[in-house]
Amino acid sequence: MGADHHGNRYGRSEAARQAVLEAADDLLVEHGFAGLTIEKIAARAGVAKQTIYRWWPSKVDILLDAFGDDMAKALTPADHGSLAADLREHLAAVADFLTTNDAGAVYRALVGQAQHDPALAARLRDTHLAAQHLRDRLPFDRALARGELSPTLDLDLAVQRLMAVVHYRVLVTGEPVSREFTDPLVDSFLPTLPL
Amino acid sequence: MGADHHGNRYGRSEAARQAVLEAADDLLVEHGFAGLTIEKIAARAGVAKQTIYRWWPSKVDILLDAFGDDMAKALTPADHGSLAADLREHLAAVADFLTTNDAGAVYRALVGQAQHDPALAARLRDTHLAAQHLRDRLPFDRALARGELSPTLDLDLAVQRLMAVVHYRVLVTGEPVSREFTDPLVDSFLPTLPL
Amino acid sequence: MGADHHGNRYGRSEAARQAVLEAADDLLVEHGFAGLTIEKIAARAGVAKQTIYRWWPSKVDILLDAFGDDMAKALTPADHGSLAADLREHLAAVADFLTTNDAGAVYRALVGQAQHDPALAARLRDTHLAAQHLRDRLPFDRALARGELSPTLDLDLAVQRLMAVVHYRVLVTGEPVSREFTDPLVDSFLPTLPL
Amino acid sequence: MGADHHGNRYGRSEAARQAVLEAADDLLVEHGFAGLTIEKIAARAGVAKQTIYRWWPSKVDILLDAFGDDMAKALTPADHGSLAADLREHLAAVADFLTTNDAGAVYRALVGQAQHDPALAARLRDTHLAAQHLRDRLPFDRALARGELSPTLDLDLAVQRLMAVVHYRVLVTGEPVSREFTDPLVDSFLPTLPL
DNA sequence: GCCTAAGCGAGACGGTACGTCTCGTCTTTGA
DNA sequence: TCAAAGACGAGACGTACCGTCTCGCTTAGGC
Repeated sequence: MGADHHGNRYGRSEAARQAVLEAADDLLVEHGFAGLTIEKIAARAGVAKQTIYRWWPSKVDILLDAFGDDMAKALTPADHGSLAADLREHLAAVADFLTTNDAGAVYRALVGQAQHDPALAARLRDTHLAAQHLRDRLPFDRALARGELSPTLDLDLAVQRLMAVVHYRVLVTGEPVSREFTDPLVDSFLPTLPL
Repeated sequence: MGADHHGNRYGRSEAARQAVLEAADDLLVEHGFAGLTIEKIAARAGVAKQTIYRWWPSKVDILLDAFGDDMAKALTPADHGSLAADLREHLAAVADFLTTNDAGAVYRALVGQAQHDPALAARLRDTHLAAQHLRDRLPFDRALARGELSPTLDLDLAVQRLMAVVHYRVLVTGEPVSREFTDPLVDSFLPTLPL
Repeated sequence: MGADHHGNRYGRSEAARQAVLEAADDLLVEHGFAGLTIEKIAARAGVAKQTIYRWWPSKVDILLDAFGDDMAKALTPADHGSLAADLREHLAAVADFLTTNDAGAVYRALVGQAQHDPALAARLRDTHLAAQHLRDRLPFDRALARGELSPTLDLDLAVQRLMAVVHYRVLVTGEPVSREFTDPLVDSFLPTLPL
Repeated sequence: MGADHHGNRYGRSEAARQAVLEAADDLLVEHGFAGLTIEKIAARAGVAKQTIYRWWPSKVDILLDAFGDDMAKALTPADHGSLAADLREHLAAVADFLTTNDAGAVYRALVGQAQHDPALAARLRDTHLAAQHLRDRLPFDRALARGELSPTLDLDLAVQRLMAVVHYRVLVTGEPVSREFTDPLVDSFLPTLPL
């Protein structure tokens, strides 16, 4: 690619792609979703508008792309050996992701936009949410393998019951979701599980 | 212009107000949040743009106004004499409101927009969500008064645990929330409450 | 926004109109037809692009408008009492208009553009060239009335024979058209007329 | 051009050059000067844009190139033995060239463009107009050699007086220039020449 | 029964951002 | 070494709405 580079026949410019994604991320965090325009992204990234329109149909597509694997990286629950420990850590991680992480800001913006954009909603679920659900379920899968849980338990519902509370407080009520909230939540939740 | 009225000195035109609110509601349902512009609302309502800007600072203010007491009307749980019945009916009502009601569409749009508009988020909570939380709690309040529940129970948290799941499925995962889902949810939830 | 005026219901802004026309004129003279863009006209005139698009379909329409009555003002031949004097003065005026006048620059640009724009060509003729031909003919009309010319003379053709040479040298060969050229041209032309 | 050639080390492709020139000519006639873009020429010619930019600085250079010797071919007056016959034929040929010939369309486009492009104007004159003037003068040169004309006559001016009228009517007034116009023009012009 | 002032429909205004188009440059790959 | 293919930065295009402003009409209370 050399120093500044201006395109070639076989393939797009990875430098331009990265510049756009970073510019979009920065502008979202700095000026919010409303302050995020293609015009500004292009200016900030030092890229022509056409280059953006060539590769991304809309600004939410840029965000989806910028979002990338950030969620997987931030929200893959580690194995602490017990369901309680796993869930405590994971819920804290989810809360942290949603409220303080840059990628979490992108996530919230996308979920917000998905409320008035069904196509985005579908892509968001297919691309990220389905995979994240599987990661959210990992502690339960491991607990089940360890024999900590009854095989009759509806794992998917159990997962949702925990994740929902954190999301509800962040997306709807706006209440804080500190460790002082999530740890007792897990502790009061576990005894309600069969076995 | 004709004879039908153009304002007067003492007070605004209720006809214009209603026309704006209805136009906003219709346009939101028909064309989504993106297709909702002041220009179109004015045209549809047969009202001058200035009349809108005179009374509402932004289009979300119009929606907040159009939203009005719809939530209270649709989501005030009736007293069926038992916590189980109350909750079953209420959760079904909430799910129905969120997924099929016109006012529910406005609600989802506002919650979505609130993800990238903190000022709206605050007003939404102050204006509607706090009051709705009190309504959501009514079945528990009545159950407590009846002695169905232990006084040690954290009612607010209990309410959130139920409401969160419905919201999570509607706002995030997009899964259906039918009676086949909500009734078992209530049934499996109640036994986990103390006493 | 400033207090200085922003439009009202009954009529367009004459200030905005004038600013656009002057900006277009200036830019044409300074940067040529290629350097004349709606974008730059709007910027120079301190006017919104939409204001230009609202009132003029294209940039040649602006030039046609800016052109206005400039040709009539500059090229109406005065009556000097004799055909020779009238024609000498008028041809010198035409040459001067075509080569040094700002409106003449606009005229040349429009004629140039008309070579690849039949619609413009038609409008240019209908709006300005037909009227100018009548003005060009005035010296002959007066000479005929005075009895200086034979009634059998084809006045229109005589007019064209003189005008054509000046235009040809300006538009095609680019040769200078000074008084040293036009005066002898008239002097050698007159004796060829009948009577 | 097809598959038979894609660059070699021994000079540029004549096939590509011809394809470009023909494509430019066709597009000018079909879509006018405005519809003539490098992009479209490249597409029509089956040639890479860079190949065009490598060899021609601008689209008017392509036209100049495409114009080539067309004017010389079309507008070299044959010798009919008399000035009157030569001029009648030549003026008719010029009128035909300007109004119906493809190369004439290119010529008009170039002259039009030259009105707002001084560099093109200079090149057009140096490359083609000066030579054409000499060709236009041939009938007079021959008449002079035959003794049909006085040696005191300003041949260049005489030539211009005839050519100017045809150009003026084509480029400016848009009036038709049929044989019914040009023949009488010549007939009424000749008697005004000094023996 | 006028006077007057606020509300109204209408719409022009200066702007911002949109998404499209063409331009001329640059780089890679193949013949 | 040149031609092809095509991505790139640049920037003008015409459109849609934004929020502000002015205009002249309508209309209800107060004089």
